[in-house]
Amino acid sequence: MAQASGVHVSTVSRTFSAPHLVNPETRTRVLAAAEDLGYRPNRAARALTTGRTHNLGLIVADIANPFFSHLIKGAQAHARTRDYHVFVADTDEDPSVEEELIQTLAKQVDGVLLCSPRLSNRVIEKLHEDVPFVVVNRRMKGMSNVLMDVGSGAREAIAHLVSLGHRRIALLAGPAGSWTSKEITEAARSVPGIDLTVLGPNSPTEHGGLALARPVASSGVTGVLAYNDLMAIGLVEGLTSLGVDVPGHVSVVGIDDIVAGRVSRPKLTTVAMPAEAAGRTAVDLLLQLVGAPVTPALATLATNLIIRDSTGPVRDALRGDP
Amino acid sequence: MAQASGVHVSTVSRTFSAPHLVNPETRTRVLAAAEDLGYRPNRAARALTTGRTHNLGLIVADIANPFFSHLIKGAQAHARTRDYHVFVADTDEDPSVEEELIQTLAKQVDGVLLCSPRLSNRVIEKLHEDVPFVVVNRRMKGMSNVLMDVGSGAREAIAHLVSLGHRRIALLAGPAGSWTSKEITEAARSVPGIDLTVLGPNSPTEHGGLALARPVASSGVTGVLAYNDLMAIGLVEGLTSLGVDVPGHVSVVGIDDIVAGRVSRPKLTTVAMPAEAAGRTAVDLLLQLVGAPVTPALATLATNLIIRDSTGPVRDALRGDP
DNA sequence: GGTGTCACTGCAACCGGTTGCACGAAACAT
DNA sequence: ATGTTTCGTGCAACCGGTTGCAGTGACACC
Repeated sequence: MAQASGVHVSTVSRTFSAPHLVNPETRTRVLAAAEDLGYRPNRAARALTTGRTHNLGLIVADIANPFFSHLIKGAQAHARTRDYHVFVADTDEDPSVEEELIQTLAKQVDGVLLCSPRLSNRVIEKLHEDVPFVVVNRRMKGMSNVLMDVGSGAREAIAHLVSLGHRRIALLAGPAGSWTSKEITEAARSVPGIDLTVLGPNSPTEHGGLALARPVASSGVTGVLAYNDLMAIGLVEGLTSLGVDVPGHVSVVGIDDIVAGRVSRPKLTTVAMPAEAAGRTAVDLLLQLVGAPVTPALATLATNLIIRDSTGPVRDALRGDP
Repeated sequence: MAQASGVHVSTVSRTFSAPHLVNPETRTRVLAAAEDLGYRPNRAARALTTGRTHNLGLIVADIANPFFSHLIKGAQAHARTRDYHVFVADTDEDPSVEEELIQTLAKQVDGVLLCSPRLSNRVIEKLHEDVPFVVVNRRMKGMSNVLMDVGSGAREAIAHLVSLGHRRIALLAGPAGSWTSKEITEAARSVPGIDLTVLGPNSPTEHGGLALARPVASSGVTGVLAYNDLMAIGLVEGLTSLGVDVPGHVSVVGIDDIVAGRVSRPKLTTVAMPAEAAGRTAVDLLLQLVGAPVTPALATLATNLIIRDSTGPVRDALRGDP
């Protein structure tokens, strides 16, 4: 490449990384040769001296969860506009895989987006020494966070159930180690005047929800708030097949607002989470951390309740039923 | 690191990349020091000399499409067992973004999994000179391919419609440039004795399907095969809101078997595609290509029809309706 | 004409490993 | 005792860029 354009390698290097330092004529010549040979600076080699790989790591519990795929999409699209690539990795909800992945990624990326981690705070803090982090969906002191205001969302959802006359309410918790799950639980507990049953922890999948149909049906609750839409959908499926009508006998609210919730019947009432925006915001915070270690920032994104058909007024026959 | 264990860097290097060449005692000492310092060989630096980055690129049109997210999950999990990482990139259905991404990835990865490309064969062939490929969902001579037997799937789906009495059938094509879409179209055209209307190309999303509700309703067809489940679901939504009953007036079949199809009402009849298996197979073929340029392989995965509630017998009143 | 400035480019060290080669010591053969 | 392997390790070049420093030539100014 250098010889193809008749200049020293360092001039080629500068043509790409500091164009203003090279004579316009030379630059044109180098660029022409590059175009000709299909040459592109090798990012890995560049990373060796600059210490910047121009790659970001993104770790999620489950790529197939639509919430995460939208987050990824947002992060990826945004990163691309900043000339960054995103390494996506899926932990399969396994904390030890999560730890392993962070360690492996640490040296290959400039920063990591850790989404809905299942690891303990202690481990995350230790790993944080190796690489800049932005943690999504978990409050961590001393690091940049992107949070959804899921507490308000949960309270809003429960207020909605209460306004429909529901008093006996079940909360379907998410996986152990999930900050969001804890947050939702606390929010639900803080609502006065209801009789709350917390079920879980559970696998945050359709299957996890399905498995809860029987316990929910036999618990006598009339309203349910699920950790996420996938679980809510599974629960509705299970309840229906048990002959329990939704929302006739039981009202169900999910969280996330995934497509499946809009097309399932009854259409799912849910707390919408701004997944794409979260992805974009997280990339912003991370890049600003990568540039120069500034004070960690905290971004909180609003959620909002979308009322559809899976919630309805409590039936008189059931009101006060033990 | 080298001085921490009192040996030369080359010995450290060999401890990790060719352990049998170093004295067991020395090895133990080096490993202990590594453990102590949290040292891990830098993959980027290693890639510089070995030419192996131990990274794979994976390019899809839309991460948020559940079909792709399962494929990614399969690929990723499988790659990890081979000590490979996967770089996932989303083209947003844009061919020029796709080309750009392949070029950028080319030097950073050992091979690329190109899924459901929208680029022309010619461009793909050109890009193939730069980096090993496995193309998923497109037959490309001279490269390794992973295909789904979507032609059989489409024929099976149409046979199912025919067996229910449908003769006037619409095919909702996918995006321009999609091999799968072309394959389905050809398969449908090859079925004798039906009156086929092909609509498209269309955006392969829920929205794309929704937009086709009116044309479908006014076309007088009684059976529909959609390019994918997302479109089928959108179509059902649109038809329902137009007062057209599914499967009463129109039967609808999707392709992919995504979760949303199982929970939407009516439950979607669909051609299941083995997405995770495709991801795993593609990684296998790619790694075998990376090792030594062998003859390209072709893997064809079976599809199968899953009959649910969105298809039913043609109604007498409509039979032969113009 | 001498000298200082400036823009541009080459030189060479370096990033963190890998690897062919050489060398010394121990083990083995004669 | 001497010659030959074998084993383990160090040396140094190299991968493909980046970057501080120095050198060159053109030009302006005195």
